[in-house]
Amino acid sequence: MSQQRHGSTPGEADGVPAFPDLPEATIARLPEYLRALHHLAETGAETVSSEGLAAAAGVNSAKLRKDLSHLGSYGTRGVGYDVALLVDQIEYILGLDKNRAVCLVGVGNLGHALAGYAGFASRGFRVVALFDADPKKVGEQINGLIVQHTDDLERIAAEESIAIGVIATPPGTAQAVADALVAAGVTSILNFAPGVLSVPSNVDVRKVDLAIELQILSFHEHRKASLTALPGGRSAPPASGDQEAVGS
Amino acid sequence: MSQQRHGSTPGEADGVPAFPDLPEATIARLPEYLRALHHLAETGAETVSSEGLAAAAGVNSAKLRKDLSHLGSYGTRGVGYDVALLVDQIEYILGLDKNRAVCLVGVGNLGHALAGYAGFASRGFRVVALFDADPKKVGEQINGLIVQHTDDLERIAAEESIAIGVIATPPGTAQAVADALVAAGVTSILNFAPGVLSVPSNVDVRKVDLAIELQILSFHEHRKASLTALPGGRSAPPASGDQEAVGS
DNA sequence: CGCGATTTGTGCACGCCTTCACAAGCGCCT
DNA sequence: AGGCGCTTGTGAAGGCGTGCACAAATCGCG
Repeated sequence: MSQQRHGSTPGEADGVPAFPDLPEATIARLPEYLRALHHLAETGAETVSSEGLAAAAGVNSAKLRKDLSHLGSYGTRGVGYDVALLVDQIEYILGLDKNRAVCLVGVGNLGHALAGYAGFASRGFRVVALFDADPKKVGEQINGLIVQHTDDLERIAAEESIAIGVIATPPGTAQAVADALVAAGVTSILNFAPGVLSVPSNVDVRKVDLAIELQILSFHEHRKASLTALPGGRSAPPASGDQEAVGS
Repeated sequence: MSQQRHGSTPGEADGVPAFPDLPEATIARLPEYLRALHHLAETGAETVSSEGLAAAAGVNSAKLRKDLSHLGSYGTRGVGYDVALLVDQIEYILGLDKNRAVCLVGVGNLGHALAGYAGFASRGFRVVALFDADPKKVGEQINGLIVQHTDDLERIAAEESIAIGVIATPPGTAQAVADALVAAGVTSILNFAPGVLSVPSNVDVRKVDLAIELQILSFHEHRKASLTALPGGRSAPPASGDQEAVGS
């Protein structure tokens, strides 16, 4: 089926973008739907039912339908959702059609890995600049990019109109880096350094702390151990295996 | 409420651990509180007010008080919380006093970084085994550990009584690794591979997808760009069409 | 010893999110 | 052409989390 001009979104040619007001919880799940859809598209599927897509994305089908309903009616009753159309739709909503430029600050262990992470390039992001404060690392070439000194961060990030910055520095320097990013016009920051960043209210910050994730798992380990040791604790495994994901 | 034994803490020798039933949202914040408390302890503070700790952890003070109230009354009205006591308390709840053993599967770019991540060791976790399916990587030494083949994962993980496994493999092999981990008795998995893992219901899975975080930020970028272009938008000079010319 | 300043712990209301259940719509088959 | 089965989209209900506002409790000081 060739794509028909179904509604009026990605093109934004009708003058009014009418950007939908999506719940945060929905936004956080859209990327997962998108990944599942790409996978389905590779297998040749043209349409998916909410049940099928929900299973592929690890969520409840009702939740998925409600999420998708927030972006408009892009499904066909009795049939399901057009995979290609939905991919376009979600990519447009997420702004992934812009192939956004990202810069990465801190080329240590983690930063090095992030610079080479294939998942970025394949999902709509281009890492266009690397920075580090260590003179020994400046000049090093990683994945085709040359590491530059953080002193030049503000100038270069502004020149390249970078909107998203990734911080992978030690905790001590994270705030200074964030300040420089903000000064350069960056309005979204992904922070891997432990600690709280203080930024203007128009800047979005998302934090990923690897140790925190482990600590949450540790809690559940502790809880499980306590329950099995307790008399009244439910220790018997329930019926059958179902994904047990803990919300982020 | 009527809980007033301040002295008895982690030891809990009176037979009934009485594991509190904490809300998930609270659990997810405890590690952040813990980090802030450690930082405060280093500066020599003996007590903290809920206001102070909340600021250090980046949350609302009322939320912090409610969170802490779930673990019991460990504050003193008019004074604040005893830093050392609270640290012990949270570490006990999170099960960090056990110094848990963790194994890491997949020593690619990201896995390499995780193996050397200092934040793990410093926060109650020991990486005790590394695995990879690539024969060229087996035998390599990273951070004092020798990479072993994933064929031996199940045996070794069971021998070492590993309870937490970290998956940093390509998406295609993640499910197989998860199955092996589960077979070895692992009951908590931290998954960095994109995709949904299917595991028994007694196994906890937490997922970290770096690209998803970027996509969420991308959405907010898209939204901000749309708002500035709209009539009701905020004060922003850039009126160029669809490209991002962010000028601050 | 009493009083005021300070800070915790919590009852309550509100809003968001999830889940259920079902009507509406669509395509296919007879 | 009509009916039947399937799937979406959504109204409503319930649960969870957040934040306010205040009573209870503790300390220090006159």
